Amino acid sequence: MSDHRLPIYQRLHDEIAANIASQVWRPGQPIPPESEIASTHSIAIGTVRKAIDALVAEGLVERRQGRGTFVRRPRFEDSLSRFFRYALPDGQTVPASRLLERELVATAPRHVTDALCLGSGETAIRINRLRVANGTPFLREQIWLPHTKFAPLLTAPEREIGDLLYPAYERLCGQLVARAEEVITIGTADEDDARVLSVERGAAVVVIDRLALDYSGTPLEWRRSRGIASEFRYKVEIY
Amino acid sequence: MSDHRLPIYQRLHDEIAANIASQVWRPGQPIPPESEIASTHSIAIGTVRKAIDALVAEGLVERRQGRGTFVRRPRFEDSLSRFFRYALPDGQTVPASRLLERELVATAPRHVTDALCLGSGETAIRINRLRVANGTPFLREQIWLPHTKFAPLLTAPEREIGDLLYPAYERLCGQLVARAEEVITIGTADEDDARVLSVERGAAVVVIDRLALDYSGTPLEWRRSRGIASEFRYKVEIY
DNA sequence: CAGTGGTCTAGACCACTGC
DNA sequence: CAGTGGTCTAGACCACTGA
Repeated sequence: MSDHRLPIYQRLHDEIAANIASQVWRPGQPIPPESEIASTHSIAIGTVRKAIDALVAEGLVERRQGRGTFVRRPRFEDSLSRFFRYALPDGQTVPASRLLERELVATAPRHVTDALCLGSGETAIRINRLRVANGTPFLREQIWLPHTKFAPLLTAPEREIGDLLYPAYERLCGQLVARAEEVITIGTADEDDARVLSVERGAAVVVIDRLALDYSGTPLEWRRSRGIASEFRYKVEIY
Repeated sequence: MSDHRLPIYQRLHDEIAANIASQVWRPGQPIPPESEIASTHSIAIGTVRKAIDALVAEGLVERRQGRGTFVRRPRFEDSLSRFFRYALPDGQTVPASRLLERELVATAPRHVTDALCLGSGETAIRINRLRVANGTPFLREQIWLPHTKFAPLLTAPEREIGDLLYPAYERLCGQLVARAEEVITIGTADEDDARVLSVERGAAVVVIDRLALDYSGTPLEWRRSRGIASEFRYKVEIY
């Protein structure tokens, strides 16, 4: 397992992280108390705290004084729409989603199979989806999933999926998205963009490519979102 | 000073941060050893370490085993051009800068005086600047500074300023940029953009508004940068 | 070599939560 | 009330750095 030339707190950190990654300890549930971990591992409680400190900093667990330490439930479904002004008026308007298409695809495009590490011949699910705020579509999403892990999503009735996909992944397929990488670029509207988003053909659109991964770093989902550039707004803090 | 209902490590953290903010301890210099801080404050070394741990996490100081703990020199001058593909070909090409204009302005626009917290009647320096990579201009920058703090920048010969502004701020004006906030939006090229950046009028441009602050949170610089949208590329990690 | 930060221990007491 | 995490102590020994 973990190289035992590493410090104790590192090894403990990795051990706990592995338990979360493998869903032995599930989101929302408490991990064992610090005192218990210390005694079962025969280490000092200060060492346990250092391991947990790191997990807190990484956002894997959450401390609640007097109650315990709990596995965190990742909550970043709206990180995409957070880029857009539409979604932000005090967060009051919850952006809705409209599923347009769900298809089984025998041979996904090269960039998708690469991103998802699909073997040749492995089938994929493609979902086309529209994000809507205040009745106005502002984001087109194309989502690719490995069929093997997400088969239930093809057949589930639309209302069981709901507005947010990641909770649906967990509920219907047992797949947990832990983190994601996004690349933002700017392109121009094609015919479909123009029609669906109500902009002129050739107008600027923001293109956001996202790769979502589970706790162990295995890619779960690749999606490309296209949104109205004039509504795009992103804030960064630099240190 | 610091509320003494706060934990000791918090108060110590604030005290050290204040020493850095006021430049009592300057970038690149070591802070006192942990053992010394512990004895002069009559607290345990573990408590000192906890305070310093937080400062490390915030990026204010840097530990070097066997040597000491040092005030960090902020290094994010190139965070802007990092958004653009031009600047990235293996980081080999150092993007150059060309100063176009330096002017004293009696009444800066409202959004500038607001951002920089300038009193009415306070003068400001406006700098127009061009970022160039491989001989091609890719970013127009307009920079606003409070005259009181940055007067030397108006008269300094251009070669003393160099390609990077923040080191020049420190060298010539004693002002240290500690962090910045940026808002990225997308607009269209006006006549000047079109001419200088060699794009069509009306083409998409990325607009990056940045407010740079010193350690104590006082605004030092406001700048608006306009770049070619098709060259824009930004990567985010979400947890 | 002396001096620094890095790891670890084995306690203590406090503050908070839920029963 | 018992049980949890939060703060703090006073040591120990190790690993690394530079003179």
